[in-house]
Amino acid sequence: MSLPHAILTALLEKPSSGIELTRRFDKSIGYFWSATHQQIYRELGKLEQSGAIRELRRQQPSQGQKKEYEVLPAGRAELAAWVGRIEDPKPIRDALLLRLRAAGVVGAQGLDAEVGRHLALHRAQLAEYRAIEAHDFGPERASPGDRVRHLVLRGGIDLERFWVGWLEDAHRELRDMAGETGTGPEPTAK
Amino acid sequence: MSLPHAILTALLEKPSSGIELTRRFDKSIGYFWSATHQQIYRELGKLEQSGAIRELRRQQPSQGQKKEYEVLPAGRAELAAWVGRIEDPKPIRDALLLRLRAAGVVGAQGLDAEVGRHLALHRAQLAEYRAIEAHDFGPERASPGDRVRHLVLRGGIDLERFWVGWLEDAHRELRDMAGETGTGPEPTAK
DNA sequence: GTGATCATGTAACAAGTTACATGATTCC
DNA sequence: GGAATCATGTAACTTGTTACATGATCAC
Repeated sequence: MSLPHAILTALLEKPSSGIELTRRFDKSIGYFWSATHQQIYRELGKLEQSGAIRELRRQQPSQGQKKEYEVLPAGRAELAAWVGRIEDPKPIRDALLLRLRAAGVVGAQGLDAEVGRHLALHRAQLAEYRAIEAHDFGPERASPGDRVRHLVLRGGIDLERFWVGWLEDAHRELRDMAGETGTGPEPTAK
Repeated sequence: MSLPHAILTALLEKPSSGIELTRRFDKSIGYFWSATHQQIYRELGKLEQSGAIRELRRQQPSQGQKKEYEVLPAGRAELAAWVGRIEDPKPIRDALLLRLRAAGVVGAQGLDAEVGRHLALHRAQLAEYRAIEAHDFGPERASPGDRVRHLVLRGGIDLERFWVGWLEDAHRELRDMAGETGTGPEPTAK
């Protein structure tokens, strides 16, 4: 139940068309909630039908076939209610941790390369976040909205720092093991 | 495409029935890949049909209606191939970070309580992981399999440490802001 | 023997993914 | 005016969730 709220947030920040939302979901909002354009169009339809958003008529009507949407009071109210709603954290679902666990049973063949690849990706993401931080947030006392936005960004940064740290550890360990014992499976008990 | 591999891993660690797998997915494997019993039964059916697992006939046939499964060579081969497969990390999808971002637009009413609640849950999870670590892993030189299992656990620990740290930060910041300026929405630009 | 629970399963739905279709506009 | 692309959308499928159904076994 988070996609509609992600869209409402994005539309409150700036009224947009489906394609513009899609682009913004490739960065910014999408750092924490990704979505494809098909999901977005489907959800825009539902939100419009439920009265949370409406199509915005622009000044120049010759603007191609773009349909811009804006949030209605009902949509804003729903979003505000959702912010404080009691909702348990979803259990983690991470395929790489799972793959490592599988490696403990069937051997780590090929995993160190994958771990290295993921490490590079997370390092790049971390660098991107840090660049945004340096650009958008200074040391001065900021408005509440800015402080919240900075807090969200720090969440992203710390999460990537976790990944980079752990993946470095994993990479080292896997290389060690490959050197010592080969990457074959554990001797089975039976 | 991870659930079947999670099940294969669990079955290699120990042949089990559907209900036993379900229980193990509430801890252990489930720390990184959760699943309900309906998903598990559905997937067991598919895996059996594709020849990756088969029903295991037990010694005492009077064991109620439990059906235990074991992994066949094809299943083990598929799992080993998956471990080293190239597969990009899924973009993060976290509702709490998203809610905080929404709070930057419509106000943080009620969010500090939610953040406090999540903080407690993550602290509990961290404590649970640490207890497992203290119980299962000593300082001595371990077998490759144990080292991999410890690495996975450290991943879980570090991830929870990230959450606890960031949530403490967020909780402090939200309390500050509530004291200073109220929790209402940002003054809108328009 | 009956009520609780255990174990397996079905059905219906919601959310997310992948592939493709269609009309409009822009570039040359 | 034909090709490239932009923007919206459909269709089919997979994965995950919620609610319920069924038979077996256990406790008393």
